[in-house]
Amino acid sequence: MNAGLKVSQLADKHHVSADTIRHYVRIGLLSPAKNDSGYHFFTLQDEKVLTFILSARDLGFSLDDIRLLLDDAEKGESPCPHARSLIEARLDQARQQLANLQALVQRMETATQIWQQLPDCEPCGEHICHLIEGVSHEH
Amino acid sequence: MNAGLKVSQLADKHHVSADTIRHYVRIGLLSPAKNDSGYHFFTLQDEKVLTFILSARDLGFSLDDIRLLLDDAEKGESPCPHARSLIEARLDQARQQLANLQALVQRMETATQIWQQLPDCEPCGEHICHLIEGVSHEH
DNA sequence: CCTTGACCTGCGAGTAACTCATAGGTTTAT
DNA sequence: ATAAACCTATGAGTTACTCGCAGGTCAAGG
Repeated sequence: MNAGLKVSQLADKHHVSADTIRHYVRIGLLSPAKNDSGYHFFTLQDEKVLTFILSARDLGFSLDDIRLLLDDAEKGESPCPHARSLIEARLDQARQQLANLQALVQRMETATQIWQQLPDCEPCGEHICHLIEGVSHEH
Repeated sequence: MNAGLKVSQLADKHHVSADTIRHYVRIGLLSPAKNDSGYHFFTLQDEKVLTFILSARDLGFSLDDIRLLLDDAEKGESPCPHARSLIEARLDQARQQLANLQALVQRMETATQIWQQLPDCEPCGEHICHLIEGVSHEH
């Protein structure tokens, strides 16, 4: 009753681009069968895998992480231990990125505020852009 | 009195890697002269450019942004107008990334909390990893 | 004088997760 | 029959480096 979805149908259904689906096929995260004319068709099982991929992606796992988890499951092992350790590492990483990004936004906001009081500079030998060099925290 | 620094000397002085310096040379942000045997030497002017690059990088400008600003300055135009408009776009971008990242960290923290109460799953046909699918906000 | 080690050069390729473009085959509607 | 709208595989571009390579240079020690 369900011969499977084509790429665009699957993509639409899961709110991702067809290119994203093709990317997952290309790197082997999805391995749909093909019909006689070479078109992929995605079964319910393929769809479950895709749902898993998207869920994991939403939790910050990389595609390589996801591949590892899928390999576990395919070998009949529980992916949970890997999932637990991987998310810990990814969370640390994300927190670090977050701190960096917060600091960056802070620097940018401070700079734009200060720049409102400053005129444009004309080029001289002293500096390239006094706005930028002026707020620098380099040392 | 100052014939110029070599790559590693410049790199050390500015706390970046020699590869970073070489990268900037390769893409044309820095254009140091060379001595007879083909070694680069970086003048005070080159160092000013590097300082500018690093300051701008610290404010979230991309290397392409920086190239644009340097081109302005080289043409004798003030880079300030571009700097002002570019930082606005980059700030918007950074704020968006920040919001995304905050949401991600939130999802990850929630997931790890919930996972503490959950046992590892054994593989079955139903799901690939109930930990991951279980906390999914997909729909 | 020669060698060893520490530098330097340019270049190609790898990173993450797509995205876009290409060339060509298929299907569907007119 | 043909044109629009899909599909295929593949290569390349994105960012800012980082690493590895093959080969040239230079200062110090034996």
